[in-house]
Amino acid sequence: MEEQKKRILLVEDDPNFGTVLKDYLMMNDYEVTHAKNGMEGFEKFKKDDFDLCILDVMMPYKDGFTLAKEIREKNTDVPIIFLTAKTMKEDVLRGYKVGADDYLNKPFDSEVLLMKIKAIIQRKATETISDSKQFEFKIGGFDLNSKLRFLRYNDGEPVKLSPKENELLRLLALHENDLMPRELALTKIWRDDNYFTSRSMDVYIAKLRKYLKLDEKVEILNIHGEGFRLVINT
Amino acid sequence: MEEQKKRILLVEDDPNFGTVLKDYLMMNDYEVTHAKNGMEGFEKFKKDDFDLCILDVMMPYKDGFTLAKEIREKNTDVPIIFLTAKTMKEDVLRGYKVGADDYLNKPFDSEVLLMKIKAIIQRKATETISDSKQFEFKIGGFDLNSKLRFLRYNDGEPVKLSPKENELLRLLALHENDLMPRELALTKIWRDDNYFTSRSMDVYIAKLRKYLKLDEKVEILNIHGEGFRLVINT
DNA sequence: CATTTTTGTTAATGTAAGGTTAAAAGGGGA
DNA sequence: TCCCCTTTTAACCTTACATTAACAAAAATG
Repeated sequence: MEEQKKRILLVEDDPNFGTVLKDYLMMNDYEVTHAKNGMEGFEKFKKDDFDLCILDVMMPYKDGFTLAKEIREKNTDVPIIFLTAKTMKEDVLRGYKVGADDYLNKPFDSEVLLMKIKAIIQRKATETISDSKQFEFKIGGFDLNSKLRFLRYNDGEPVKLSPKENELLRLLALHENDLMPRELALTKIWRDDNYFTSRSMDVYIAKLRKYLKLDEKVEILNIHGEGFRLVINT
Repeated sequence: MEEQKKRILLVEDDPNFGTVLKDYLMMNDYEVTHAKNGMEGFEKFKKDDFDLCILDVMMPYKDGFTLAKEIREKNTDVPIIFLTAKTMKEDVLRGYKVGADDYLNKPFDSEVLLMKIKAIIQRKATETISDSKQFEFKIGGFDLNSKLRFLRYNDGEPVKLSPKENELLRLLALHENDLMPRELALTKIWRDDNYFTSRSMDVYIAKLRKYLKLDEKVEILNIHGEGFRLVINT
């Protein structure tokens, strides 16, 4: 079988540098889509599936961080590398907050970039074993459609879920009957782990429990200090 | 419950810098073991479990890369961050070859280091989900699920265990019918060995005995001055 | 056999985590 | 701008846990 080439979205406004980098990556067996600004980058991102995004920070119209935030709203998993001319610490920190996987200061060594790309893509590959495009779940008498964000009980009227409700219930469902660590939800959904995000999560657990009350076989148990467990009693 | 602090192995030969860095990390709620050279670093690594290793590259006797290689032989998973004074690309590449998760050029910004540490440890946390099976024990008529922290007798209602109860029973089960030394439990679970932790452990032994009373074939015996023994009578 | 050390057990205390509801704060359209 | 939906923050209460104290019993010591 032919190995599927990894796809990279490169968003870089400098046409010279962008083209050179694109060619270099293509020479190294990546499939590269080059967008010239943040707007275009987001359009292309929506249209396609990418294995990695490389974003320039300094761009007209829409900077790399803003773009990254939009991308994150669509996709919580795709790895992001920032290219930044500044060495400014604020930038680096801001990048990590948005969920960056790495950053590189321009000018950088292209071999180092390759190495990072390889490392990051490989990492994602090992992480993403089973959570492939799973958006529909059966939870006791409920149907959760995680793509359309609704929850239905016994073919009744679907209830609309907010993004956070949806993500949280989906994570719980992915670990049905098993531990869903607090930390996992906080890093995957809230992208931060502190007192307040933690409390926020508890609020959402309460909301979910309210929805799930319709089926007394379904419950969310707490494992003190560890996380939650979505159990379906038979 | 006290949140389990993440443990960092810091190997850095410069005593000043090393001490400062150690203190800084400890101020940020990490438990830090500081080794002054590669040899010592490896010894300490073998003795304990760490969530992250921070290795200086330039060290006498044994440089960071060599140490990393040895560490990798023992443990393929633990994240490694290199500290390097050189900006040399060769070093960076070599680091990645050994399986580094990141590298930092000295001098570096401490906040950036913190951020990286956080990101890397969290990443590992999400990866490590499904290594089950080593968490389930059969103890006479009981089933202990050490991951979900419950104990069930003959398919009855599961009893929830507290973290310490759970850990202690698990250690006893690992040594079933054999001596489980006091000291082992104290260092592994309480991470400290003094009069009070010792008494605390006795309290937990009493709690476990109460749970295990349901099956009179199962008992926890004391071996005076030595430790305890979980026996299953046939 | 008296005394010290170790262990058994129960109860009290203090702290941290979680449950829940409501109010405040954001944030994107109309 | 205002409104609506979502999310966060705050507040208050309950439960879960670990530690410590206190006293009894058992085992070792000499």
